[in-house]
Amino acid sequence: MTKKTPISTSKKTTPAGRKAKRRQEILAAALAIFADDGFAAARLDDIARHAGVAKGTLYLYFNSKEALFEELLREAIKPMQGRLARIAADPRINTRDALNRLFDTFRRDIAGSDGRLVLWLLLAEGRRFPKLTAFYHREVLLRVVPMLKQILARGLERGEIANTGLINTPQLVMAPAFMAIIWQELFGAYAPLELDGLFETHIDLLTGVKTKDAPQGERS
Amino acid sequence: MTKKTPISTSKKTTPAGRKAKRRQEILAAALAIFADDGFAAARLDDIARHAGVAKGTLYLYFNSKEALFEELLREAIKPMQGRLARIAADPRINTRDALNRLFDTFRRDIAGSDGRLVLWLLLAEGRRFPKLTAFYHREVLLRVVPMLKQILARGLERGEIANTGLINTPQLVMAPAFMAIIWQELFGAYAPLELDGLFETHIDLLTGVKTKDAPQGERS
Amino acid sequence: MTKKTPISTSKKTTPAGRKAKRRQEILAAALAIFADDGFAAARLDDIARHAGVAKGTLYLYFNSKEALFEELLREAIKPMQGRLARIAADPRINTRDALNRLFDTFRRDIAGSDGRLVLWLLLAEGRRFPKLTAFYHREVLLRVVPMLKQILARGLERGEIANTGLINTPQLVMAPAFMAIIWQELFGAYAPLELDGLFETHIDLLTGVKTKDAPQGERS
Amino acid sequence: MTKKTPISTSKKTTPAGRKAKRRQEILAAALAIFADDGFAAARLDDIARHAGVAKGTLYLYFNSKEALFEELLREAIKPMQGRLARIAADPRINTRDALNRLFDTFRRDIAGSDGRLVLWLLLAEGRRFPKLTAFYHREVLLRVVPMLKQILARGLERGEIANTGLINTPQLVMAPAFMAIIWQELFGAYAPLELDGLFETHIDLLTGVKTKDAPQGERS
DNA sequence: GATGAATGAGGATTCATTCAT
DNA sequence: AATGAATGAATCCTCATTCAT
Repeated sequence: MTKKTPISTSKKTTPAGRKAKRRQEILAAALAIFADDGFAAARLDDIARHAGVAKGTLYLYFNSKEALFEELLREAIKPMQGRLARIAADPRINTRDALNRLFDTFRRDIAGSDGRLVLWLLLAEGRRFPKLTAFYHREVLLRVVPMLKQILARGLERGEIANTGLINTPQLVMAPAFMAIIWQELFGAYAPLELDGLFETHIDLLTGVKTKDAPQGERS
Repeated sequence: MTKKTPISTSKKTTPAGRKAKRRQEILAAALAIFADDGFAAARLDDIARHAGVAKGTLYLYFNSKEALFEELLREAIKPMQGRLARIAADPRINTRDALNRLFDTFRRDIAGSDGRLVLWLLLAEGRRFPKLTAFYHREVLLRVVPMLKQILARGLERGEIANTGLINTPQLVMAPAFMAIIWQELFGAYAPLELDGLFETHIDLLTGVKTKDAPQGERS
Repeated sequence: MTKKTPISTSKKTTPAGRKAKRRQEILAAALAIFADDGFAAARLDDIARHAGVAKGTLYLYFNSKEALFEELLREAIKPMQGRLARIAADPRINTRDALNRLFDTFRRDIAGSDGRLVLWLLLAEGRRFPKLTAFYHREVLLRVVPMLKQILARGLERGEIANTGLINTPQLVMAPAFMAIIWQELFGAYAPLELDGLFETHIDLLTGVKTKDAPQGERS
Repeated sequence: MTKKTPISTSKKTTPAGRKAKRRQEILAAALAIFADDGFAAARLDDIARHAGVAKGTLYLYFNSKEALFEELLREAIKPMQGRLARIAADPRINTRDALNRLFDTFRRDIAGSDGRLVLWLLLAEGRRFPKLTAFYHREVLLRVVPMLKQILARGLERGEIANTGLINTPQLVMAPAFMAIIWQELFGAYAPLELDGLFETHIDLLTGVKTKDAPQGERS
């Protein structure tokens, strides 16, 4: 579409389309394997088999294991870029709703999808890929943190935020999300977190809502 | 200091003492290397050199790379066991002080020491060592979570806690600590967190303290 | 020969043929090295070099050193299977000729070829590979022993065998063959056995032939 | 007893006696372990533990693993030297009795004792220890072969031996003994040999005894 | 003499990367 | 473009040998 490949659209998708599709298949396979085994322990053999291609084929699309890993994490944030932007966009929305939408997005697009694996990989392996963390800092944090500050600032103006200190530590807003990812990956098997209640209470705390129903069931 | 060891009984430590000491040296070296490179990429050669012993010596103390890793993480929690217990112990202490002591301990004994690396290793590699996460769940979470609940319950009774929902999600109390570890490891180089303010604001939120000084400096 | 492959389809052997050929090259190299050094002392490095492949290539064909060894010994009996069967087949043949053919086969296909090394390896290393000795017991002994008994039984009927007790200890028929292998391998350098005379005398004893030429040359 | 160790028989054996005893314990342990695992796979650790000494102690008695192995096999023939000599000694004894005594000795002192392991080790490992096989050739074969020839020669004179060719291949006399060792070690678990009948029939063949009881039970 | 902790060379195995087809 | 056989460097682990106590 973007580039006219005039003659024969033929039996098959255009060659360019084929290539793009195969690249996605490889990336998807890589995500699954890397997330399972970690970068160092993952085998290109497994990724190739999982993607349904030969091992040598991987090198037609990526220069090295490391390049595959980095491009994987680099491309994975693309689908999320837009969504986050939209949350902060509407100034009419009240703080509680903005936070609700933020965490709903997190639950749907990250905790409940492949995004979980992407984030997990970044957490677990990022330290060994400084270029990657620099990239995420630049592309994600430098956009999300100001966005959070904007929400918080607006909330403070309207009296919808409990504490002025939050404006200096917007990371506190995201902390439960990070913890949720980690907790579920490490301890989910023994003591799964109940995310709905977690984020609801978190928003209550942030917005200064004082009371709730009495405590009922308990989990360890 | 605690016990006078008058004059020094012999020129050298006892053989048993030697062995125990060497074991600690190996564990310390292993922690440094594993934290730097991750389990899979760490080389026993490096650990041995870092510990000042020959490669074969490692196997006199640990059965395998995996065993070394697991025992490292198992033993690392020992020094923390006692400290946490003492925090919850005193019922006269008010909630704010209890939380302060909790996070002070975290800052001093974890974030500001080797405990940071231990926790980081558990986060980053735990998924591949289910026995280890089971161990931590049993030995740490099953003790810490009830302790948090006790602090929260006492706080609710006295009206020192902002929200009754917290009692069901005590993980929220710890979330900023987890996030702090991750953030510093991954993004500390670009945007270090200021932990004092972070935890102070967090405690304010938990205890429902409404206002603070106006925001001053800002960080990304 | 058996199937006309008209003109030659391609410049090179088929890939499948290549693989099969290489497998044989590796097995041949393995036989040479294992026989020289024994299983434990043989180095895969040497086998690879001897076969003209890289070390890693061995693992494309065999799962481990042990698997290579076992498959080597398993496949080595295949060419011998048929030959032995034919010896006992013809009932018109007299006992002396049957035994002559038996030991001729032994001299040609075992003592005077790679079969010697195979048998030697089985003798020297078999104890550490119970699955292998079980295999040889099943595939070789359970076929050869009955065959010997058949020859002996027929010989007894015709009065061509010296002693009825032989039918219960057919191993006696093969004993000189075992001894020959061992003697040549261990002491052949100092005192080589003369196999022709050995087996001739042995057959004389089995068939009850009483006299022979007077003794001539002697060996230790 | 053999050598007066005059002064202090004391509480302990003399230091020299202690050393000799310990040396024997080490050799016994070495025989057990080497026979089980083969030379290359045997571990000095195991031998030391089995002998009840520390690993370093082995080196106070033997210069190396190889030296231990060679001295083990060198010393093991000592107790057998005399026995064999006595068999051939008495010229009045008839051939059948001489052979009976020979094989009785074999059954008692080799097949049914540690001698079996010694012989087995020589067979299985001898090829890699040329000095050892040269030693056995010199010390054993060069004595036993002439002894056998003497028995055979005397037997032929008296008409007690079936075939004149035997005088040139005295190895035939020993062949069933070699085979018995090998068979029992490799296949004894599946199809044990019955040695009594084996040697009786063998002697019948050698001495030309024609008939025996009809065949009874059979074994594979 | 005896010990057993320490050494480090050696070898089996794995796997990212290359390349002929 | 795609394949997958081949490569060989890298690394865990073993164990004969040494040596300080």
